[in-house]
Amino acid sequence: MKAIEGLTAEEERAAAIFRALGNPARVRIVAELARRRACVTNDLVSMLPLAQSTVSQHIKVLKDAGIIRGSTEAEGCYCLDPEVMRWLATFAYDICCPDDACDGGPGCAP
Amino acid sequence: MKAIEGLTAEEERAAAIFRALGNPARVRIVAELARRRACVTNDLVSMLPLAQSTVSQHIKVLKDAGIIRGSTEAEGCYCLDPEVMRWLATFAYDICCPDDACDGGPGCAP
DNA sequence: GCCCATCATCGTAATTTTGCGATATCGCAT
DNA sequence: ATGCGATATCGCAAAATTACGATGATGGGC
Repeated sequence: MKAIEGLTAEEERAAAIFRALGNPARVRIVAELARRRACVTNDLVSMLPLAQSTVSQHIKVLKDAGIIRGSTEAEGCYCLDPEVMRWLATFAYDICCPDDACDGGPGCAP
Repeated sequence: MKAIEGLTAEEERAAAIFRALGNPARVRIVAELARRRACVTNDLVSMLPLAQSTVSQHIKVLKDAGIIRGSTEAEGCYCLDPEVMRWLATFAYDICCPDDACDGGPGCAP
């Protein structure tokens, strides 16, 4: 990513979060963390058809994006960051669907 | 993307949508389409610090992901797909925030 | 001490993404 | 027909992502 001038920090932040979610393995990790509240790395490794090092990399990507973070329980124990999750829900709701955009009205195909 | 065995089609689909949103220029395009309901390519080009061909590429990525589509007005006139937007809001709300996951309760840092 | 399990990081190869200029294509006015 | 404005697509180089095995690091039993 070359960090083009003229794009806002907020847009960069949003894109970073989406990009971190843009991989099926990471989608599964996030969904599982949502379901279980907290997982150790090994739980996630045995859940995915990937090598341990690869899963660890995916965890790092999610952590760097601020989507997950370590729990207090132990090293290698993760949970979702509630603030980011709320941000995502808000973005989806009012940035993408401000007032039923593209509902087949004038200018949009049905 | 190597299409690893063992990940569901739904996870792949979700990841594809997130990946398409994982670029600040595309975030801006989507936000602008949400605000304006429909844009021609040139509106988006003059809004972004990028070459016309690059913007056209970003539009293609969003279109391939099913996030935007052509309106009936003319070629090169786009709007958001309401179904995908609703899917995104739903995903964020009940997959990522099933019941206030990671609210500082046991197993999670505050 | 010494192994074992668990996890992170390094190094690498293959693939994908990104952005650009150049080059079609298409509709419309002259 | 000719030219023009608006888009899409092609080809390319640079950068990023993805996955893996190998290699550290750490903590707990024996």
